[in-house]
Amino acid sequence: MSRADAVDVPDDGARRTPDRLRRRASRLLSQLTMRSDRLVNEGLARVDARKWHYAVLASLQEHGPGSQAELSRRSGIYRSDMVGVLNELAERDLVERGPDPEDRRRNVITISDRGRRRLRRLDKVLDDLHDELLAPLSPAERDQFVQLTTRLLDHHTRTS
Amino acid sequence: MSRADAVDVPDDGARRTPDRLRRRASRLLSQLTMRSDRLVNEGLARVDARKWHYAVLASLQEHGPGSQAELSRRSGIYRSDMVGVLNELAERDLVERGPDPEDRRRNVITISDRGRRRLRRLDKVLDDLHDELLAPLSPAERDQFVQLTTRLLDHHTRTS
DNA sequence: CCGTTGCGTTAGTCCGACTAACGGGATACG
DNA sequence: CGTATCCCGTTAGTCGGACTAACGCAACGG
Repeated sequence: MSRADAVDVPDDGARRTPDRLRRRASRLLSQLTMRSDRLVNEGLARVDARKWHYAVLASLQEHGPGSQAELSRRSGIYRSDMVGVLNELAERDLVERGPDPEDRRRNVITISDRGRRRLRRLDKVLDDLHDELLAPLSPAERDQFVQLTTRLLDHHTRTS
Repeated sequence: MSRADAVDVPDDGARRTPDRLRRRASRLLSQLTMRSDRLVNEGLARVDARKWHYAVLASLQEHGPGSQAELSRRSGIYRSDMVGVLNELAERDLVERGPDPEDRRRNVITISDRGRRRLRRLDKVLDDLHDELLAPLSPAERDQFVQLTTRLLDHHTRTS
C-alpha cells in the first residue's frame, strides 16, 4: 500500500516523527497550513500588505461596496477585527469609509482606484506565492488538491 | 444600489465569499485546518486529552524513552512547552519522569502501562475523528488527499 | 411608544507558535 | 587541570489569530 508498515523496519536515519502521527490528515493539514501561512504572510508583508487586505479588497471589487458588517460576513473576518483592517486600508487610501445616507448607523466602504490597482498587484503576488506553495504538484494535481480540499471544506461549513 | 438590483447574477443566497478568495489554496488550507483542529481538539477534550498527549505518547511507544529535548524534536512540540505537557501526562500517570543516571541534568521520560492503554484508546478516538473529517471522500480519494498533502509538506520541510 | 435587531467599536480571553534568558551540568580542548 | 562551549530543562514573555462580552446607538416593527 503506502509504505512499510511492516514489523521489523530499521529506520535509523528516519528516527523522527512517529508514523501514526505523521500520517494523520489533521496533522498534515496543520503542519502544511503553518508553512503556507508563513509563506503567504511573509510574502505579503514584503509588499506591506496582509491577507485581510486582500480579502476585503477582493470582496469590494467583486460584490461592490458594503457595510463593515457585511464585509465581515463576506470575507470571514470577525467584525471585531474589521475596524483595524479598515483603518489600515484607509490609511493607505485603498478604501473610503463614508456614512450610509440610507442608514446613518453604518458606514459604507468603497474601494478606491488605488485600491483597485493594489488588488491587481496583490493578485499577482499571491499567484507567485501559490506557485511556490504548490511547486511539487503538476497542474492536474493542483486541481485535484484544490478540488478535494474544497469538498472537505464545503462539507464542514455546511455541517457546521 | 443597495442589493436587489443585481443585474444578471442569480447569486442571492450565494452572495458570499469572492471566488478569487475562495479558491486560493492557502485560504482553503487555513479554513479547513481551522475546522479540522476544532474537530480534533474537541474530540480529544471529550476524553480529557490534548493532541500533544497523543504526540508524546506515540513517540514514546514508537521510539522508546527519551529526554525532554529529544521528545521535543520527535514530536515537534517546542521544548518550552514540553514541560507543561509532561506535567499533564505525569499527573495522569501516563508517563514517568526520572533522572537520567548517565546524565544528571536531563530527565528520561518513559511510557507507563496506563500510558500504553491510553494511547490505544486515543488512536481509536482519532480514527473516528478522521472518519468524520474525511467523510465526504471515498477511500481512494482519502489516500490521494493524504498523498498530495504529504508531498507538499515534505517539499516545504526540506526546503525550509 | 417600546422591544428587538443590527451595527460599529472597545476591551479582553484563549490558544498555539515562538524567542530570550538562565543556571547547571557535560564535554572538548588547550 | 581549567575553561570555553554546548546542551538541557525551565521560566517568562511576545506575537498573531480566532473569538466573546458588552456597550451605545440607530432603525424597524408591532
